[in-house]
Amino acid sequence: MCQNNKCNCSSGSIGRFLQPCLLLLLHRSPNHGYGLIQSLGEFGFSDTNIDPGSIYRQLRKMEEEGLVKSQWSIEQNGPAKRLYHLTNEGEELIHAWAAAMEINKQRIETFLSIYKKTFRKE
Amino acid sequence: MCQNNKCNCSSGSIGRFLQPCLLLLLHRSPNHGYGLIQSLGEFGFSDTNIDPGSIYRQLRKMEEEGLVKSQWSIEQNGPAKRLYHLTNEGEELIHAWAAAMEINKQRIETFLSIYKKTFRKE
DNA sequence: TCCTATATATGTAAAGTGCACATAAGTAAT
DNA sequence: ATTACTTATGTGCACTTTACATATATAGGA
Repeated sequence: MCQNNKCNCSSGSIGRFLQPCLLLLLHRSPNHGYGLIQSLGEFGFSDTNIDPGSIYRQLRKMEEEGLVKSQWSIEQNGPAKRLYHLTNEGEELIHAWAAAMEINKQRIETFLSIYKKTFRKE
Repeated sequence: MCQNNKCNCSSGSIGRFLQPCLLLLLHRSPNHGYGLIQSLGEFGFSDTNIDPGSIYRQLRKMEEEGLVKSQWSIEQNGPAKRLYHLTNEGEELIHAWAAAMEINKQRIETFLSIYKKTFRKE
């Protein structure tokens, strides 16, 4: 959220970037929720703007949809981990996300272009 | 929505661009809902991906928040129009939105950079 | 024993989204 | 005049999203 309470620009939280980022991370290597939370730092998100509950729920939802599959891992130390890996369907969706990202990038650039034209101070 | 029913990338509808685009249009000149819908084409949105209900609701919500103010206009031909104009608070919010857009643009570029690194076919 | 880190998950209220539907006034043609 | 279209503004509703708090459990170190 912005400082301004009337702005729903959501520049703080990970929001809609969550699914595509998780898919991309899981394409690189299977991982579990807690590990993914830390890896999200690569995309510019700190653990302060990531709600663990959202990550675990998102992973479960993606499993329901057949984008990922999971299995319990009790091999290593610490509590049991639910290890996720990407399915073929999940990998295909990454490309759809990339295309959507390009479209959104273009829209943002259009907005910023009009904004700068409007408020430029020569 | 994507062709893919599992993708919530929302590259079709105007979604979160609605508020900032309306504010920017109203900064240029006072306008009413129906006129704003048509002007949104400037930002790359066609009337096919704009739900009129969402526009009118968004305008009312922004008025509640003090970002815009409205008055009925019965001067011209056709049905009465609710003419909106921007408040100072609304204008300030445009700048907050622009800043948020820059952040989101950066995030998209980060995602696309990692995506291309992952899937590059030399 | 108590605290911290690791790890996963649920509960819930509030807000947002998309789609369909309702209403109404003017305009233009038959 | 009545039919149909354009202009113009809204409501209803089911569904999803979001944020924030809370619950649970294992292991390691002080």
